[in-house]
Amino acid sequence: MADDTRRRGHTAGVKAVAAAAGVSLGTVSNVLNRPEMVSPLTRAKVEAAMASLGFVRNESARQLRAGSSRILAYLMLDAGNPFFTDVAKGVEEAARAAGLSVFLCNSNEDAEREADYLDLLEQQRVQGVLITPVDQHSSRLRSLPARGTPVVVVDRAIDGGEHCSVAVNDILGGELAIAHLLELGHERIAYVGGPLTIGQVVDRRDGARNALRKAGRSEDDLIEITTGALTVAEGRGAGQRLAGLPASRRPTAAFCANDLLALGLLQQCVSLGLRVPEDLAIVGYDDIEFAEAAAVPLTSVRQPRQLLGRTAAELLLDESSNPDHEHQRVTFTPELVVRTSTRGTT
Amino acid sequence: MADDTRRRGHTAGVKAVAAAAGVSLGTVSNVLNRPEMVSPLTRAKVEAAMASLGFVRNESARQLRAGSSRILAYLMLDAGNPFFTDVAKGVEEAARAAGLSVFLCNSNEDAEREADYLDLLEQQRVQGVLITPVDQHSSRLRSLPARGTPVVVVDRAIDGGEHCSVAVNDILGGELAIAHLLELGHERIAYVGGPLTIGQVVDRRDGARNALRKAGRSEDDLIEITTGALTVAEGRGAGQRLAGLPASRRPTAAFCANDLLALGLLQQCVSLGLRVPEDLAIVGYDDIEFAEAAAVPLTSVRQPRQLLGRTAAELLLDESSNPDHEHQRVTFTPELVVRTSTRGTT
DNA sequence: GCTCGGCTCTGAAAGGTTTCAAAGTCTTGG
DNA sequence: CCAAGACTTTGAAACCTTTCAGAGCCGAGC
Repeated sequence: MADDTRRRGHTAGVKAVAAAAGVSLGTVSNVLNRPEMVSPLTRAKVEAAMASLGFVRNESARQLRAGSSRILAYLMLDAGNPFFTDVAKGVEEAARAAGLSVFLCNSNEDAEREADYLDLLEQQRVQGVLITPVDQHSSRLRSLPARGTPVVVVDRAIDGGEHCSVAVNDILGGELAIAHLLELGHERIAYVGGPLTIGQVVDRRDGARNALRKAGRSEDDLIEITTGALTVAEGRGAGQRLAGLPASRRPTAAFCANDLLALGLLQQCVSLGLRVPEDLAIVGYDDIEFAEAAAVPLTSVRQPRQLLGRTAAELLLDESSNPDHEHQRVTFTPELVVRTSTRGTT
Repeated sequence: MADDTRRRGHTAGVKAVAAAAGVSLGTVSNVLNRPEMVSPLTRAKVEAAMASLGFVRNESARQLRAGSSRILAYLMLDAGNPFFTDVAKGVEEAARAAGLSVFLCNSNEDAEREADYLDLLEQQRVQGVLITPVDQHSSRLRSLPARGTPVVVVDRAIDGGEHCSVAVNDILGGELAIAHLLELGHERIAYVGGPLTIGQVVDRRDGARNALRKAGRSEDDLIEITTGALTVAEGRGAGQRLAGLPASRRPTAAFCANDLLALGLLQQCVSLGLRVPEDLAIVGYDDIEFAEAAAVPLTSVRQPRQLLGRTAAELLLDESSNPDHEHQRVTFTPELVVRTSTRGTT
């Protein structure tokens, strides 16, 4: 009995609606896609039929025939990192303004998952893909655009690819952070970040090295603590390692590749009895909302998060609508926000 | 010239692959879907043709014909809230184990966006929808399952619907929080949360009232501060309001509907010179990772986040694969985690 | 040598929508 | 009263894949 009601496929299609409304298939389709060219009376009849049959357009069929998707995807590096959800907000804002919807995917810093999602999205024939890549050398970053799925790389500048990118100058960001620490008189400075497959981690480190060099010091002076991911948990682990060092060899300042690491580091250090910033000054990166609310408000390098997302989405939209679109590389400038974790309360 | 290369639609289809490999359409399809029933030699030929033509399966066509989607969606209340991204991780874990992919959508506490996404997902004919609803009375929560798209409600228990739900006992959670504050001797207690359209906000408040009643007090003693959303920014706003009150009328404790509010409240109060917990004790809800790392480590009501997501996904999978699936209402129990924001450092 | 089974492969049909050229209807002006 | 033109509506073809009944082929058993 109700067995039939519960199963899929019993949903009415365009054909059933046409029959119920006493019009042809084409007319129903017109009501759906070009309502202005259907007489008000007919339209009302069709709409009534749709409502009473509970018609739901089959998007697969629409897309197959029409050849275009109304969806855009953002493949995030880490959905648990507020930085990326803020970027996603910017993406969504721009997409909505253009009448598109956004699907979010989370690679979770796993290259295999990233590859799986890229394949899936290409098969889905989405309008375009925004991505903050784990693996910026993935062949898919070239093959998707080559086959017709526009790709925009977010928060990363990748040269030569068949795509636009929107980034913040991470090298400069690293320089700002270290310059600030040097100015405060720190001698032994650590860089906490990893894995090195992630572009941001490398660029920020290189920026840090630059700053040391510019200050007349060897870039090898940077004490590198490599983590397995950019998470709070890994930050705690790094804290454990740092706090375990004898005070004479322990760095007096740490620059973290992102705020999650910094927050974890901070938390662990405090709970192990180190004072921040007296025993250890900490600089984070991203300036997420929680950085300011931390146990010791965190000095951090701020990036224009929503703007990043919005700009990326706009480039993507241009690429898929503008026939003579040119690939661009937009770069924003980061800004150092100084708080207690380096400056102290003075 | 290259104009042709850049446009969509030039991707090779099953037909082209069949021609290139010198086999029929059916065989190519078999290689794709039942490789074991194709001879190794033929399979190799077909795979070579696919690789050289850069064949990408058209998922719309597949889905249209096969009638099934390999995708499952989680429509989140707020992607910027780490609580929900943790739930999403649980969802993804379970989905991946079953060979499905997850698309994340963010309603951002906006009922209209929620409705739009539900329509979109239904049109996409996804395998099923997991949702933490803004509007738990949305007609779509009934119509989707009625038409064949399974729905599971996450972090909310909704009665009588045509769907499963997985929730944490929010009433109990509210009771735990207030009982704790009463035990510490607080008299004037505020509840910070809103809007009241969100189920969790109401349940947690009702739990708070229960606790007051059980302690022999009037439930009207609860000072309600209604916010427009469950965000850090709104929490700051609430802090502003609270701190503005004369000390004699100001509550001595605040229970917030979630940790974001609590963190915002905490941050604002501290920066306005109130001491936590001496002047104002604060209890949050969710126990997100940042609660522990806050300026004053936050007492909070912990929920089993990943488990929630995993269980929800499993129920959904059961619903779409098991013919005699029964709708269930799973409820987990929350747990109070006491930290400095109420207990002090003693 | 013939039949039977098992293994591969084939090709037409189907799935729900959009498109588009053509047909139909109505109004207006001569 | 007719022709032209504007506005609506029609229905077959196309989109790309999967499915499935059946054809072809080969070796085994009698």
